[in-house]
Amino acid sequence: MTERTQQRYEPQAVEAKWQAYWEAEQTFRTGDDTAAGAAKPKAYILDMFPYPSGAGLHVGHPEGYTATDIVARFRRAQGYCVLHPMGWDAFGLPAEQHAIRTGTHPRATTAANIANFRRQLKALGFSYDWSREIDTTSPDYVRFTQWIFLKLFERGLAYQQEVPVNWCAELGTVLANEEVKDGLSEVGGYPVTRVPLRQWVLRITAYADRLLDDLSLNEWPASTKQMQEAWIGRSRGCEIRFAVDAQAQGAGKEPLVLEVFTTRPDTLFGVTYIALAPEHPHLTALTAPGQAGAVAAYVEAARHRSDLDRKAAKTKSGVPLGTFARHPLSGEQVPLWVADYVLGDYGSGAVMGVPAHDERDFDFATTCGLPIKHVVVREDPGGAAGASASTSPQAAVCEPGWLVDSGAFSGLTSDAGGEAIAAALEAKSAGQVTVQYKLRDWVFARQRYWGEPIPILFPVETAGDPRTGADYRIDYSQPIALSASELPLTLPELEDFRPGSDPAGALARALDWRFVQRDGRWFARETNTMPQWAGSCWYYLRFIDPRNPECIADPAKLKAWLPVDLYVGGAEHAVLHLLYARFWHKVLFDEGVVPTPEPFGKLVHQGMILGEVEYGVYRDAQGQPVSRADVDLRAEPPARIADGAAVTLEKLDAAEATKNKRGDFVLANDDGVVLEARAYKMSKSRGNVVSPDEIIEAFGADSMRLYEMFMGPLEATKPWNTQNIQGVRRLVDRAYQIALNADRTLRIEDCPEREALTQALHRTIRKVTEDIEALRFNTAISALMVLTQTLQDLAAVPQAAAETLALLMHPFAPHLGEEMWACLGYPPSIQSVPWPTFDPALCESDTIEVPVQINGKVRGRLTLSRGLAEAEVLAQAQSLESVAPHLEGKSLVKTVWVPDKILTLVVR
RNA sequence: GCCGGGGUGGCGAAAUGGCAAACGCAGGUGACUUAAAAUCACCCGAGGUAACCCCUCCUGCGGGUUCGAGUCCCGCCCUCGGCACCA
Repeated sequence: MTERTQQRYEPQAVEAKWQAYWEAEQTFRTGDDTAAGAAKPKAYILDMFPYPSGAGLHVGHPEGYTATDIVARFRRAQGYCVLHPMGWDAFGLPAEQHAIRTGTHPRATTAANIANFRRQLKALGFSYDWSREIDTTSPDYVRFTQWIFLKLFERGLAYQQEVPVNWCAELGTVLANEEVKDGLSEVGGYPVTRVPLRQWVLRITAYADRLLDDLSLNEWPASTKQMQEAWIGRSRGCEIRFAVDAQAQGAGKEPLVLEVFTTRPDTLFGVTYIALAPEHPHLTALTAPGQAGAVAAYVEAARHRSDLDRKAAKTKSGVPLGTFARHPLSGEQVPLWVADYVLGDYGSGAVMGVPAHDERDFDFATTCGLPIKHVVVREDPGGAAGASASTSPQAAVCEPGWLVDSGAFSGLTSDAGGEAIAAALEAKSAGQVTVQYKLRDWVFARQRYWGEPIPILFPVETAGDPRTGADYRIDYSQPIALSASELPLTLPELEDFRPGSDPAGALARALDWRFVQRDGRWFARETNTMPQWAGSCWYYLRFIDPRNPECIADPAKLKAWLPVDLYVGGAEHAVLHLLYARFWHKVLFDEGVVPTPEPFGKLVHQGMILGEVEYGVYRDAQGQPVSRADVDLRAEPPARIADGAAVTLEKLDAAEATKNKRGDFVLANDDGVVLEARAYKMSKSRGNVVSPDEIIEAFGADSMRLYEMFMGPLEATKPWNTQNIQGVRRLVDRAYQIALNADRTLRIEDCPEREALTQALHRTIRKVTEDIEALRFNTAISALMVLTQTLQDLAAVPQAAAETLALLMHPFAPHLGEEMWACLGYPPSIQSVPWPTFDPALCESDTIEVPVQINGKVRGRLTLSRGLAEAEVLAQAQSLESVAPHLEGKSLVKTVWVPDKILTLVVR
C-alpha cells in the first residue's frame, strides 16, 4: 500500500466555491446563436416551475429538479445545446390570503418567497440558466399573458357567461366546491347559495377532438393520457327530440320540444319517463300549474346543494311536472319529471329514463314508482319479431343484446337496432347521431386581486363621473378589447385586499383604476382576474426568449427549441395544467405563433417522497395497547371492535417494533399487539416535513442529490430516511479520495489489473450512459458505487481511471465532479469536457461463468470461453463433479443451451 | 363502483422469461485508536445440520403456460393514487 492522503471532503466549502464559480463564469448560460444554428442538436429540458410558497422548498421539489439537472449536464457533455431554465408561478391565493390577514402587499410576500426559493435552488447546484429566470407576476410577463387572452377573444374562444358559483355573502367570497359542506361554508359555517355570476369562459371544448387525438403525438405515461381522455370524455350517441304535449303549455306559445342525449338509442322503446335537471331552462314552462309549488320547492332545495353534495347523495329523488311528452317513434305518452341526478351542464340537461337498462334510471324508477319496460334481452330471441321480454329482474340489464318489444326494430342486435332507430329518427327530423363531451368550457375568471387583470373594457352609461359617486350602468354585453399597445394592464395599488360584499371582487373598489374616460365617454375595466393556471399555460415559450420586448418569443427561436424534449413534474398536474397548456399551445399554433401542434414531447412524473416511516400503537383510555387487528379504523375516532371504546394512536420508537412471522409489525415485548407502521405524506400538521436546508447543512448538496436519486425509481412513491444518506455520503468521500490520490503518471496499460480495470471502466460508462438516457438514476449510482469500490481496491489508481470516475459522477454530484477535476490537475469546468465513450467489445471478458441447471436447480458452474457449441458444453457439464451424481441412473430427456448464458438439463 | 400503479430480506431496493436479493442502510465481528467517532476488512433471507460442507424452502394468495416464472396468462387478497350519477 502506498501512503494515501486522508483528507476528508468538506461539502460546505467546496460547494460554495463552485457555485460562486458557475455564477461568475455563467457556465450554464444557453447560447442563443447555437440554438438557432443547426450545428449542435438541441435539448429543451424543463421542470414544472414552482409556486413560491412561504414554506420554502420541500424535498419533493429537488427530486424532479435533480433528475432534469442530471440529464441537462449529461446532454451538455454529449455536445447538445441545452435549454434548462427556471422561473416562478407567482400569482396565487396564499399570497393574497396573507395580504388579507396582515396587510402585506402580495408583491412583497411573493418577492421574499422567490428570493428564498432561488437561494435554495442555487444551494443545490442546479445548472439553470438563471439569466432566463421569469416570474409570471412581472409586468413584462403579464403583458403577453394578456396578449394571448386577446387572441383568444379575437377568435371567439373567450366569452362571457352567467355561471352558477357558490357565493357566501357572509365571507364575501366565492367558494370552491370542496369548501362547501351541506350548504354551509366549511370555514365559519355560513350559508352558501348557488348564484349565477358573470364570468369569462374559454371555449376549450372547441378543441376537444384535437386535444384527444393529438395525445398520440406525445411520449407520455399511459396513465396520464388515459386521465386526459377520461376528462375530455368523448362519447358517441344520439340526440332525440320529444315533442311536449300541447296542454302542458299556455295558449299561444310555440310548441316546446325536449331534447335528450343517449348513448343507447337501441333502448328508446324502453323509455318510461323523461327527467330534467333542476337547472333546465324550460323547467317552469313545462310544469303543470298544479305541480308548480312542488317543483319550485324541489329546485330551490337543489340550489342550496353544491355539485359535490348532489353527487354524494345515495338515493335518487324527483318530482313529477304533471305534463307529458310524445315518444317520437311509438307516439306513446311519457311523463316528465325533475330530478337532481340529471346534470344541468352535460348533454341537454335532460335524459330519457330507461329503467330496465340503466342503473341510475332503475334506481330512480324504483324509488319513484315508475314502470320498468324491458326492450333488450341477453339471448337472441331467434329473430322473431314480437318476442317478449322476460319479467322484471332485480336490476337493470346494461349490456347490449337483442331488441324486443321495440316495434319494427325487434329482433335486431343492440348495435344494428341503435343505428336503425337513429336513422328512423333522422328521417322524421326527431333526432340525429351526435358526439358529447364531458369536458366543459373553462371558467377563466376569479373574483380576486392577485392575478392577471383581464384586458377588457365595457361601455358605461353615466351622468357624471363614476369615480366620484355618480350613478352608472355598465353594459357587459359590449366587451371591448384593449389594443396590444395598451398592454400590460397592471394591477392598481390597494391596501385592502378583501373581496368585499360585491361578487365582482376587490378590483371593483379601485374606482380610479376601474373607470377610464375616452373621447369623452366612460368605460369600466373588467374587475375579475385570471386564474393561476394562466401564467403556467405558456411559460415554457417565454423561456425560449425571455426578454423579447416585441413578442412572446422570436419565431426562429421557437422553431429551434420546440417542442420541450423532457418535461418533469408531479402527477397532480396530469389533467388540468397539462390540458390547459396544450389548449393554449394549439390556439397559438392556429395563430401561427408556435410551429408545433403539441408543446411537450416526453413527460415524466416524479413520484411522491413520503415522510419517514412511523410506528404507532393503539391504546385505549386506560393506556392498554390494542392490536391494530382489533381496531375499527373506519370509526371516527378509531375504536376497539369488541366494545366500541375509542383508541388513540401513539408514536413509537422504531426500536420498540419488530416483525413477526406473519409479516406484521408487533411490539417487541408483546407480539400479540400489531402495530401501525407506514410512511405518511409530508405535511406541516404531521410534523414530518424534511427541509432541503437541513439536509444540505448536514450532508452537502451532492449527497442530497445523490440520495434522492438513489432512493428508488424516479416515478415511484418512496419514504424518506435521513439515515440512508450515509451510503451516498460515503460514496462522495471515496470518490474524492480516489481523485486526490490518483497516480498522475500511471497509465491503465501499465496496471497489473489492466484487463479487469478496462472492462470495469467501459461497463460502467455503458451502464451510466444508458441509465441516464432511461432516467434510471438509482441503478446508475449503484454502478458508480461498484466502480468506486473497484478503484479503491487498486494499489494505485491510474489518472485516466480517476478521470472517468469524475466525468461519470459530475451530472449527479456536480460540485464533487468539479473538485475531482481540479484535483486531477485540470482547469474548470468539467462541464466542458466531452462525455466518455465505451467500446462494447471491451465491456465483455473472454471467459464466462455459466451455471448448469438440472431440473431447474443450479448444480454446478462452468468456466468457458465464449461461443462454444452445445455438445462441447454438455460434455464438460456431465463431467463436473457436482453435476455427475445428479445424472446417475437417470436418462437425459432434454438439453437447453442458451449460448454463453445457461445450460439446463432435464432428466428423469 | 370504475381506471391506473404497486406488493421481493429488518429497511430502501436490483433483476432483456435464464444463478432471486446487485447497490445501499441498519446490525454483527475484526483492524486502527488510550477511548470514541470516522475509516478499512469480513459476515449478514428463513429452516435443517449447526464447525464446515451440504440439503430444503423463499418474490401477497391459488391455479396455469414453459426445460425454466419475481417477470407471461387466469382467478383472488391487500395497498397507494385518480375518477366517480357524464345518460
